[in-house]
Amino acid sequence: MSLQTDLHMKEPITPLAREAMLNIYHTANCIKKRADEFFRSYGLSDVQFNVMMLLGHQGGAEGGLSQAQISAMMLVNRANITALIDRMEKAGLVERTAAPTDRRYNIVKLTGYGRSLLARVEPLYIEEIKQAAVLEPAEQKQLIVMLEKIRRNVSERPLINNKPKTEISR
Amino acid sequence: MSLQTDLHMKEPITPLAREAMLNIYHTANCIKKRADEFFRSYGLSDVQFNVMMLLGHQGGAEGGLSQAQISAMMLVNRANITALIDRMEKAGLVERTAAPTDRRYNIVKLTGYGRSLLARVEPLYIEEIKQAAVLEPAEQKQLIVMLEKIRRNVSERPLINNKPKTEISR
DNA sequence: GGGATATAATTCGCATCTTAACTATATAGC
DNA sequence: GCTATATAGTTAAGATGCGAATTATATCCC
Repeated sequence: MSLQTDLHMKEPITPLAREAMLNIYHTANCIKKRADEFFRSYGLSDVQFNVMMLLGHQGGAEGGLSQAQISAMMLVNRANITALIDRMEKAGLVERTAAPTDRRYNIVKLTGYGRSLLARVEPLYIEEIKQAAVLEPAEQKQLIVMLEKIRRNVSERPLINNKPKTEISR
Repeated sequence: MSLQTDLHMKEPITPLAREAMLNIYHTANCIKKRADEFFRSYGLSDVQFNVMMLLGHQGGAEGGLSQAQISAMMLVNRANITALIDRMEKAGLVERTAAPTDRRYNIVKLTGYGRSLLARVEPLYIEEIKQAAVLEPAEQKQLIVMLEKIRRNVSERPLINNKPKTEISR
């Protein structure tokens, strides 16, 4: 389902449940667009900035993470990390170095430029997030609980009637 | 901001607010992946299916909509609609026909195949949505209210300190 | 030691999104 | 009628997402 999908259907398929689900998409999309706009003004993308925060805050003693670690921590497919780090390397934000012990790994580190840009942008981003928090703490807790409930259900329940074997012939 | 972003940061930047925001992304992403998996088993994408539902349910008397109408109703950029309808046309789901009155328009309609596939998949999708609704109706209402509150705030508040003019030099 | 297995990264093909520029067509106002 | 403006659709360039296949490297187990 798209993040921005049939919000204007005249005949909602199910009344409230569907509205709640679509609201999640719509809200996530609004927040995403907002963040895009923010980071874009610094020549970054949201994903790039999040990689930089990862590297900046928990890049280990030497400040580096493997692509697999980045992939796992950001829940982004490995295949995407390759191109993402390519672009960030080209932009001078990070650099790949060879791992000493295991030649399968790349160690990705922030460059000096990446570090200074992070130091400049992160406080503003934190301020953004703070101002975006319109909900009371109690509401926030409630929201988190509800979303986790939804997520657990979505993850654990098997797909219904999922038998693509017999396709409709054209 | 990615839908699947730094959920595992060891040092959350702001405690609860940030967690709530990230939860929205994460949940939306889970739901999206789930829907992707569902539609994929029928050779469709989520967006394609939503176009089919649009055309099937409110394609007007003759069952057709212009690309601009589809774009507006699905909140999808016009530029994306072109390629989307291209792919759906190639897959035999829809067809473009010329509008009689205004030669700028295409009228997009479901093909017979598209209509039959919709008739088959939609009930299963509705069942999916129903089962996905783990929240009580009262909770759903609450959730909707909170999400709308967040969305309004995100949309209306100006970006802070957004002055990209003076870039950090490398 | 050597073969089977697992992991890290890359590559490929494809879908989707954005913005911006472009073409063709309508329409409104002088 | 003619020019300015608006609208519909297309195209292009770039970022991101996915799954699947490939390559290089480690590791495990016999």
